[in-house]
Amino acid sequence: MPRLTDARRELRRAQIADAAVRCFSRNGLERTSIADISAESGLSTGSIYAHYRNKADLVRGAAREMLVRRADTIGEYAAADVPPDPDELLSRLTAAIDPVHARVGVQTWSEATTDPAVRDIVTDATDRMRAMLHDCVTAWLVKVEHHEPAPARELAAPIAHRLMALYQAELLYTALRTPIEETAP
Amino acid sequence: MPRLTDARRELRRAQIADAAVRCFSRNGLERTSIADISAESGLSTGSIYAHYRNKADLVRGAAREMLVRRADTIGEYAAADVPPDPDELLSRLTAAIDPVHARVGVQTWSEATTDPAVRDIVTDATDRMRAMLHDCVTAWLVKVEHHEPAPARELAAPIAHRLMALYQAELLYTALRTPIEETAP
DNA sequence: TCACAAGCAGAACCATCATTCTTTTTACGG
DNA sequence: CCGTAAAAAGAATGATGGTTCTGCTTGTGA
Repeated sequence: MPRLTDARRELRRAQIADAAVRCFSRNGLERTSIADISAESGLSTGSIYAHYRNKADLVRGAAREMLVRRADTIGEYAAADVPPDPDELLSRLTAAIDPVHARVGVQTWSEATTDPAVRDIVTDATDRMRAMLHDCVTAWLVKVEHHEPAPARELAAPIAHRLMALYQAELLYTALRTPIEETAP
Repeated sequence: MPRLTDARRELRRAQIADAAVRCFSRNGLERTSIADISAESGLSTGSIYAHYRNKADLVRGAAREMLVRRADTIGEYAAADVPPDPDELLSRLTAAIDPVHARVGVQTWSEATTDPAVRDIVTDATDRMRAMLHDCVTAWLVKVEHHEPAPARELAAPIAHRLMALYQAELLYTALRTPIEETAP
């Protein structure tokens, strides 16, 4: 039964999702049509439906893809050999913010206020990221500040919470203050 | 030239904007039709266009209205007789967050990533609010902590910045974690 | 109280998509 | 290499929803 190999299929999905993110960043979730995404991705409208059930599904897919990628970037910066102190950690995180992703990230928050599926994706990603920060801060407290592991975890929780909040605010700042880059016509 | 007196006219605009905010909170900016707003406000679609040029204009109006109201609430809580310390200030601000406004607020951020007019409304409101926090923290430093006014303002700036960030994150948290209230059918 | 321009209601219009259908092309397993 | 079934293209469809138009109604200033 000849169909696309799994790897190729996943590649196509990513190709579509990436194009979608670029379009979203430019025009917002609801103002980009399937036709826009098809043009940006170089595929036809019909074939998009071979990879995503419908537009809502595509939005969810793009959101998930973007959040996973962001988590990866953060993982790299956060899990350095020597755990950075919270201020340093935050500035690394903010330095890694990509304006395109910031804009779509904020749009995703908005979508999450009404679409339960997107809300779950966003809250899951947020919780996971906060957990990563928690680990990172705990490691810093233990290895650099020489706390005992058990109380360190307790101490780290509110710090991680605050880091997350400041990161989100920075994301918003970038989304609102960065000019939208044009695409070649 | 008989037309509505200014006060009455302003009342109608507010009536429409309020209905719009309720609809937005339930279904999002783009998924509420003019028909929805007309039903919620008790007016007809036609008469909405007598008060707002088009939907984008209505969205801007609703956003502005909401932000002004939020600023007023914050003003009340923030400008107490005895300036509260930053922690206390933050917890008063978060206590004053209304879930409906939180959701529409986040939706407005999203719209701001795409619509320059909304972006200006949002950034202006944000800057104004940050300035209020700055004043409040400065007053606390001077009156309670007995700093000199000049260095106090300097010291207050980053604190106000952080308060603003934490407040925005709390708004997001409320928008995502609060269940959407139904309306009677 | 009156006259009339504005407000208002609701139907009608029309453009814009999401989605589906049909046909052609392509990639995979044998 | 080949046959086949999936994938891709692009036109067709249908619904949705913003905006406008046409009369009726109402509030306002004289």
